[in-house]
Amino acid sequence: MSSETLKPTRTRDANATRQAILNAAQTIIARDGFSGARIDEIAKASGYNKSLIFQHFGDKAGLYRAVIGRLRDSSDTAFTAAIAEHFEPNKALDRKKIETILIASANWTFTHFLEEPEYLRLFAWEMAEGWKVFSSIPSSLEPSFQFGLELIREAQSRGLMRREIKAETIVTNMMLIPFITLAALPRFQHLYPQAAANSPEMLEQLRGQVISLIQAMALPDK
Amino acid sequence: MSSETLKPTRTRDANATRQAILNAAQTIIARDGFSGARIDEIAKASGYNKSLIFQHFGDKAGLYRAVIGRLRDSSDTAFTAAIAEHFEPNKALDRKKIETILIASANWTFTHFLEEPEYLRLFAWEMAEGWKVFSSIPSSLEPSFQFGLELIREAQSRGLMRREIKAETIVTNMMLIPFITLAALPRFQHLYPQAAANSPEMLEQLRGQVISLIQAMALPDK
DNA sequence: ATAATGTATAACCAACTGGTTAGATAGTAG
DNA sequence: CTACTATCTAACCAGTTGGTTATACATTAT
Repeated sequence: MSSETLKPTRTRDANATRQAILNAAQTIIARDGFSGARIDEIAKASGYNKSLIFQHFGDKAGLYRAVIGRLRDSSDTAFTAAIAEHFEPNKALDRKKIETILIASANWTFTHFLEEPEYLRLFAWEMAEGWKVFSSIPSSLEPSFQFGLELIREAQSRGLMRREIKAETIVTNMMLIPFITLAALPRFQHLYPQAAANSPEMLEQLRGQVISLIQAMALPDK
Repeated sequence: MSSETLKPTRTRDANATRQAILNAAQTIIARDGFSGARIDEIAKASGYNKSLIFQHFGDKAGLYRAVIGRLRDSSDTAFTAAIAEHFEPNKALDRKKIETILIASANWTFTHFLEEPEYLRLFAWEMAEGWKVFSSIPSSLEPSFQFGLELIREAQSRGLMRREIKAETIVTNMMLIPFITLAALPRFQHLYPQAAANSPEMLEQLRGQVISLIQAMALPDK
């Protein structure tokens, strides 16, 4: 009998390997940040040899860029699809419709940060350490931001949205308010003694607050 | 003549040394974060030996806690003093007064983040990597938050502030909106093609947006 | 003066870091 | 079946890391 302790001899697939490495890297970088993440740990978690990481992505920064790029693309696509549902093409813009889109967008973004905490954490890391690296990540003018800008400008010109707040401020805060609400929660949790940390009740309460915030920011009172 | 190449033989003062180390640590940790900061570099920048850092602060995390604690205390004190100016003790709360305090607070916070970028960056780092270490930093119920909460609740009960947004949400966002506006600027600058990065015009425009945002959030339309 | 104490330093270390090298193994075209 | 190429791995390396140790110098109390 051949009792040799076997190398399971995996099928080789460069692309599958890339994705496995990116998955592991995403998890670990989300937890530890770029400079805190250890390449050895990523290699081990991916199931592949460390050297492969360098063959595929050049260096640590290249790996980081690949992780961020992939995540940003998939989020942008998912967001666009989710919002598209709320559009009947030939219907005119009115207050009700603006309100619907605003709430759908705030809701989707909040849920996304909640259900993909790696995205939340990566965003937080990028804000802290990102300037080192990510200026070079292709990202400018993501389509959903561009689309949002135009929609807001049209609504403003019809008096359906606040004019004293610029369209750029509104689009960015559609994303930033859900983000900061969740990301800063640990820092401010002592202000909410009634609800337990990360309890579903707490999170649903926060979702409601985020929606109210975004409505107050964008819509003039009726 | 004694041509011995001299140790300048500094006067010894434990407290002054502590502050020198904290100053150096603050600068370097603000730039590189906790895990990115190098103790050797902090020692060199402070002008003292590395070993002293461990004698004073125990370990790297202890140094970090001391930096954050000191900065948080001084900011809280400065904020309280700045806002106190706007209070005439026996005057009743009305819309005008609420508006004045709201604007003064937003303005002070924005300026503070702008003029003390180390505070801004440290706050960003704390959001990303903080959960590792600082749950233990004494901070709960900072007096200015407590004061703000009470003021907002009173204003709400008199119908001077939005009731659909909780007092906790308003206080925290009084700080978070200025923060996130400046911290996320690099990420979203491509949306503002008209103004140069970090130009005074850009920053003053953002200050105005922050104030409008905070007013829209807290005050019902007239 | 001098002993005791508080403040400061140089030299050291084991563990770990991102990155490299040389070669082994699998898939595939001829 | 064979040669070639793409995928993958083990072993290695030089530089750096937070933290320690032993010792020297300054200050203060007696």
